[in-house]
Amino acid sequence: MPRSAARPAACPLPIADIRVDGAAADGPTCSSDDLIELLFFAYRDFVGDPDRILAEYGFGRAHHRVLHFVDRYPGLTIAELLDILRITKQSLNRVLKDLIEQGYIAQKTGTSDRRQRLLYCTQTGAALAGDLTRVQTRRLTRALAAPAAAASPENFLLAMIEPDERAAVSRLMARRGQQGTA
Amino acid sequence: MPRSAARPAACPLPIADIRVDGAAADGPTCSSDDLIELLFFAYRDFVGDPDRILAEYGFGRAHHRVLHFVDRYPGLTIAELLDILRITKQSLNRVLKDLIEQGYIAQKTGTSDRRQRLLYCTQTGAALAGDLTRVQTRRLTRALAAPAAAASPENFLLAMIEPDERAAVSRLMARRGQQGTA
DNA sequence: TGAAATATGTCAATGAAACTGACGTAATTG
DNA sequence: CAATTACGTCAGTTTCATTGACATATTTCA
Repeated sequence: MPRSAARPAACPLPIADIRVDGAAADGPTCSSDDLIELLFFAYRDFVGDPDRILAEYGFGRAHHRVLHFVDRYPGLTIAELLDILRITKQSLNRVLKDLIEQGYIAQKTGTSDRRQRLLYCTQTGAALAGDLTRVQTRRLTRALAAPAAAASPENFLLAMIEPDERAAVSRLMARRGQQGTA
Repeated sequence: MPRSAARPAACPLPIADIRVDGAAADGPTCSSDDLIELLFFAYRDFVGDPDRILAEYGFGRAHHRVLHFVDRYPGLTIAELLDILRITKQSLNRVLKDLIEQGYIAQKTGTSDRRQRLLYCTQTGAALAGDLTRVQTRRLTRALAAPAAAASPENFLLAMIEPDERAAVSRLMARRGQQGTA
């Protein structure tokens, strides 16, 4: 087994050669270098699902994030939202304005502090947020249902990747260290 | 215990009340709704580390992604890189040009197919890529070292969040469903 | 060999999503 | 009543992506 011999020695997790949903895990993929990439690929596909829905509404990821957190934490203030998203109020305002004008989010003046604008989803907004959560939940539950997903972070992240892409990702990652077998 | 009663019933993983590095896991946080947010926060902090370093060089995340994959898979072709990153060649070209002109990445004409440009990191490029990998690896190994991290995806993701922020995230997530306690 | 496909590069315009800096207004705090 | 806080907004800039069109070199295949 020449490839496993070429692997870096640092392997913090003693996991076995586990297959996820037909795609070979291809030996112990447990360096944190691997996790860096798996996180990239998993997140790429994770946000890809909602992106397709949002495009139909002329919205982007920025709208999604706002809608999600307002839906989940009704009564959120602007300041709290800014702290969560880590963007400037100018950036937030652009997308928030869209969502308010198009009837997905509503504002109420704060009761204890009338300077605050408490944010809530309208019915329409909650429905859209629900659709977006649904596709992400579907990917997550499918990933968690994979026999090995709970066993280790790497298997979980691998299971989060679009099934059709998993083989390509595994193939790529099997190439590390070798001189470019392009 | 009113809060746990307010939780959605779907809880695919039977995990216990586990504490990660001092931050309370605050009961079983195992709905996939929670995972959606944990993934957001974990990824936010995960890319935040390299961002600070990149800023010193006048580079952004796009540069990071290119540098990372070229460093890790020397001899990568343009087409392969495009497939990994899922961007257009025009987008890639902008950042790739920066990295080549400033001596972080070098091109070689392919040997078997002379149309291909095989990408390699220079010493400087590999050094920078190493610095960036280091900070991300540090976060990952620290997260994996947490006693509960391997036990479940949610604990792993929680452990990936900046320690100083974990309490705030837990506090926020404990608020779900309640009418805005802003 | 010669036409078609492939791999890459590039010009131009556009859009999305962030940024800085400055300023204004309303409400609360002390 | 002055200072602070919460929010909104105007103006300009940057990063990172897009689409569309076109050029060039190389390989493949009929």
